[in-house]
Amino acid sequence: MSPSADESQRLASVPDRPVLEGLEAKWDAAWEASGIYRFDEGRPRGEVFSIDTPPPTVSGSLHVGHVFSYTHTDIIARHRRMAGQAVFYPMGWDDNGLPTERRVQNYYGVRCDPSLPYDPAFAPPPDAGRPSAVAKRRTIAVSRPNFIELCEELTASDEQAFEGLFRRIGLSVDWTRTYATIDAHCRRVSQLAFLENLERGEAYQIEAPSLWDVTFQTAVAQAELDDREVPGTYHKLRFRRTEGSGGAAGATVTTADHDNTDGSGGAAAVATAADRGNTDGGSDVWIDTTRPELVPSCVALVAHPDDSRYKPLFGSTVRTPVFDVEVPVLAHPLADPDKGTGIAMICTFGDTADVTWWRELDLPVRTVIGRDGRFAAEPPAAIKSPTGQATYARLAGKTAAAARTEIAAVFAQSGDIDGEPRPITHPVKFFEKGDRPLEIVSSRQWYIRNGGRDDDLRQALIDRGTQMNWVPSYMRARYESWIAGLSGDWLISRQRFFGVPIPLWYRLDTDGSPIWDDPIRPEAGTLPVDPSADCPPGCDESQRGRPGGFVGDPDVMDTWATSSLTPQIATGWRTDEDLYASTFPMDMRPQAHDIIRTWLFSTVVRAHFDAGAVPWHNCALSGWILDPDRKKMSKSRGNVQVPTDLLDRYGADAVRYWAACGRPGTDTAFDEQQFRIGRRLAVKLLNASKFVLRFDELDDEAASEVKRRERALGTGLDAGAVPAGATEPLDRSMLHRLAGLVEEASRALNAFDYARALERTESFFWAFTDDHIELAKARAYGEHGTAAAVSARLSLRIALRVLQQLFAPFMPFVAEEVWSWWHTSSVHASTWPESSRLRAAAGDAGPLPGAVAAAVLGEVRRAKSEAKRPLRTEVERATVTDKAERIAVLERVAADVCAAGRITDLATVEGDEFSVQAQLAPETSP
RNA sequence: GGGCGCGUAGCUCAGGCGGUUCAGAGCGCUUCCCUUACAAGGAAGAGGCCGGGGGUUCAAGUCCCUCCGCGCCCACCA
Repeated sequence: MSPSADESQRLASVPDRPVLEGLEAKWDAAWEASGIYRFDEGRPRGEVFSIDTPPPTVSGSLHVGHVFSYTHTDIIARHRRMAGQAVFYPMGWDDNGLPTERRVQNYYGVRCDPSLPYDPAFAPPPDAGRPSAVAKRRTIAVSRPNFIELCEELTASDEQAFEGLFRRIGLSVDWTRTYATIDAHCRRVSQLAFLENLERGEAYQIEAPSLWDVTFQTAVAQAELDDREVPGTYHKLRFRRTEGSGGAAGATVTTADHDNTDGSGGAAAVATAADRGNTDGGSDVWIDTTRPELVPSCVALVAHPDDSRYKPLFGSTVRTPVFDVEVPVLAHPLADPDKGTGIAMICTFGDTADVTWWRELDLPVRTVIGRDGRFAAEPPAAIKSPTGQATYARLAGKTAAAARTEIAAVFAQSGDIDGEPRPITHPVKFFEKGDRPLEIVSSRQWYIRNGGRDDDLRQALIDRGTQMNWVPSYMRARYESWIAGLSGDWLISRQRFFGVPIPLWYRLDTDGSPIWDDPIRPEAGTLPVDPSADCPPGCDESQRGRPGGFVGDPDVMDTWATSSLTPQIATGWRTDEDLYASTFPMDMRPQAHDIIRTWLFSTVVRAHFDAGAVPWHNCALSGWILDPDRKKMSKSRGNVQVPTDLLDRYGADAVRYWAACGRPGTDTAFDEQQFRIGRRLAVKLLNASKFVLRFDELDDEAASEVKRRERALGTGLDAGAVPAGATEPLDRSMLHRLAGLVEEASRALNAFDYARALERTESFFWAFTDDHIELAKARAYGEHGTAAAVSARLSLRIALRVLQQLFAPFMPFVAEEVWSWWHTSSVHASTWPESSRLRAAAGDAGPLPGAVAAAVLGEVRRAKSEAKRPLRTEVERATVTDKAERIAVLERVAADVCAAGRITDLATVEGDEFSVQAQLAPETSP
């Protein structure tokens, strides 16, 4: 505890007026210089605590939500470090993918045109970064390599700013260990993991209908879907029954491009009695649809197998309105009798239900909407009638929305629509980053298996969830419900530019068509590769795109396909086996609860495949920041708080305090009042520390005795030595309660409940300053003799030391500052306090002496307060009534109570009800 | 439609396994005080049928059921 004589030369003296200003820069620099947050690679796995830090998306700026959740992780990291573990705490930047592309497009006013050649002389436009100027001119088309250069340039400067902010809030990250999801290391890990998935059959490509964003013109994954309630319109459309069809059981269904009969069709009963209402006297079938423009892609109608209204029609055919295509009426349990008219048209493809029906009923494809979201120029081959073809021509080239308006008019004119379209509100699938509804188009894509099509794998992944500790525990339900609802494998290929390329090439046949089934893989050791620029083994650039040559896979992987590997990326998987062995599976994954279905789940999938293990033992979910109106704070809402502004006004420790008050997993309202409270706490720690440590400077017998004892103690808190110093009941009682605090705070932190640890520490601290210090103050000044003063000062110093340590994970700057006044090494490298030593120091003292003394002092203060007299008012006589046991205790701390309360004469009376009668000294006229 | 979470002082929230820190904290509000660490402080005070209703128990914010309100997750949404 006490420095040796020569060390004391270097100790900062206790300032007369300590302030918080300047502490952040001072200590950030000191920590950087000393490298105290560097990971100690030599430590065995059991002594390591490794953290899978979330790489923030580098697409703009950090907001208070980041400060909030990253602080939570840092608190845990700092506690583990003090508890003796080697903390592995890297930082990553998620800079690949669509968010960066969008930011680059807007920032520079450019768009990527992959057909352009690289322009080595290209310079960013001069108006870059000025949105108003950029918006006024046309976007500049740039080549893919130039575009990627712009992405790299912008993310590099963003990342610097991010690191600056994270340092400012005191994250004890090992800044020598950073990665960016687009850097060579991440691309290599990402491609290698993909190739290993491919090798083991966990990755595959297939041509299939998939969710497609028409704005960004890329496939998207189920995990990136948002349901949004949007207005729509029900159109009730007429499908005419085919003559001679369905009138007899077992009618054969034939269409031009479809030769399957569905399983239930043959069982269709005679369609007469039952087909009332909706089938309009046996000749028409009416369906409700919100997407009438998809009628040209209609391939069937479908109703529930048990629906008596439509049973007679199963196996028959109907003709689509205007387009006049014959389609079968089929049965499928997915059809809901209560929706619309109870019978639906199946289009290729209007929604995911269409895909299910299409697949399970083995229906043909009649595509109308292309990758650009517009109707294709040519109608499906099934549309043969001149009217149908002419009508389609009116839709060609239109967006879905425009085509809908157009076709509604056509149906109205032809009399195939019943009544007015009825407006409804219904949920529609959107890409979470998009603002136009998703379409479903068929395309060739890469997938990684995730249990969506495999019940054994699904169960295995759910089981992985039970092998991890969830904080808070109920969050696991979200993980499980997500997996249970998976409807397909994980689509990882994206038709975008700034991402990790799919590391494959395809041979071209003699016609120049790719041979998809047998991709060419890169040689080990050449990763990362860019198939659009690099050549496959044994080939040269002249063969690219030529018949008999090769072509590179044009796609990149989705950003989650790389960020699902953050544990592997950070821990040296396949690159540093020693590091990997000492840090993987990791100990902790902190993250927000809204990305359980994406980041958390996909990480579990990858670790399950490449390690056969969970990626980490603990997942700590943090909540969101809500604005005062309880809305989620997000950039799109325009209600974000800029962290630098808050840091300027309140300081990092105060901001961290606010963050630490948010319970794990709980959304927290942004409350500026909390920053003030945090700041006040930090100031109080400065002042209390100053008060306690200043006794050291007194030139009296007690001071030298305290010094002598501490020198003898060495590290300061050895059991057996301290009790000899802390002799007074009040002091020992305080140490007793302090021991309880240490136990509680340690327990809470070990369970990731930083908020409880802080609350208890803070609560103890205020009681310590309000009551204990006040009670012990006079004695500490030596008013009751040297021995009593030594006890007071020594126990104050013991408590202060522990409190500074308990606060260190939460308020690292002010804790380091006050620690530095009497230590030469960092509080963050000190050893987390142990309650056993404090208990030994407390001896047989229980909580009672402190509690009784504080209760009496409180009553005396109240008497003065109610009499509207200053607290320094003398009490001529105080009479305390209390139970015998407490009276006995009070008598042992009477001197302290009298001094703190300025009580001249303290009398005691035994009684059941606690009360204090205080007779104040008469007011003296000024 | 299924699931999860939450409803405790005006506000923001604590209240691990039911019983003397269970009715709490901070803010806000009221009053007082420049007290030898702290006036960008400090001391004290008022304020709540712990969402409603049942039940289990000697005893229920604390367990069970139910209802009401709010939030979130999931869902094939014609």
